[in-house]
Amino acid sequence: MNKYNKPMGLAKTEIFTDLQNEIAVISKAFGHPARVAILQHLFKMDTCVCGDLVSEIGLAQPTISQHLKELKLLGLIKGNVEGTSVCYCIDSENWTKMKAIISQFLDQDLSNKNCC
Amino acid sequence: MNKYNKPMGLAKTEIFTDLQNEIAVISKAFGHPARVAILQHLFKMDTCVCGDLVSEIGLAQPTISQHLKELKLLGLIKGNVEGTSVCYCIDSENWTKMKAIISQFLDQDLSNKNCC
DNA sequence: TTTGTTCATTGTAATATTACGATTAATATT
DNA sequence: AATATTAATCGTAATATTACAATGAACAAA
Repeated sequence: MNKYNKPMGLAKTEIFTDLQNEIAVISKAFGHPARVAILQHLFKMDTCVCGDLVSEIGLAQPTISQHLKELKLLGLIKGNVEGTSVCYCIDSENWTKMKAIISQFLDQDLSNKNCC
Repeated sequence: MNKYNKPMGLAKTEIFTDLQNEIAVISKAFGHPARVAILQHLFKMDTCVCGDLVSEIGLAQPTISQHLKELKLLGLIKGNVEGTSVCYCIDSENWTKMKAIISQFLDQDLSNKNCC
């Protein structure tokens, strides 16, 4: 810490509403093309993808693993161990919930907003 | 640079599609609660907001200015100089475009995705 | 002309994020 | 048991992001 009430590199989440923080956290998960690519791939596949994400996307295995961890922590995907490999897929229920939160934010009324 | 083909702290955007990168860039703009709060405030106001964002949100003026710059650079908001103050508002046209891009990503088909 | 107001810019401190090599853990396979 | 496979974790290097004080630029008002 330092002379500031909060360290400089850290977002001041406590001054915002829960909804504002929630929108930010979800959006941040979509804020890297690798995670977008992972999610798109999981949607494209009819079955679960068991670890071919590394060859599919083109980043090193630890990097993909790190991105998967973030998505799993947030709840957007689920991962099941199957022998030596792990089966990942979209968490439909949570995806729907988070989609609702983001959609509500995106769908704000645009009438009378062309004033500049 | 270093022994890696790309410096470590930098996203490898060139291995992803334009759409994937676009989704990531837009999402990243929503990835901080201050920017969410700014956008919500601009939506809430019927008229343009002329600089009361600092007192409204509770971050220092340079910090708000920095966030506004990012949103303006991306095209989500417009800023018009009016005397000594600056008038900000949502860029309706761009907002609609970006909403379509994100919505398409969020609206992917969820049927047969509960395999784990 | 001086003073005040408003906002952008610069500089800087600190944490966050991204990426990958090396290693570990767990399970299959031989 | 020994080996191979798969994915997580650890450690580390580098850039990105966040926040704010100090300053500057533009304009209004006195």
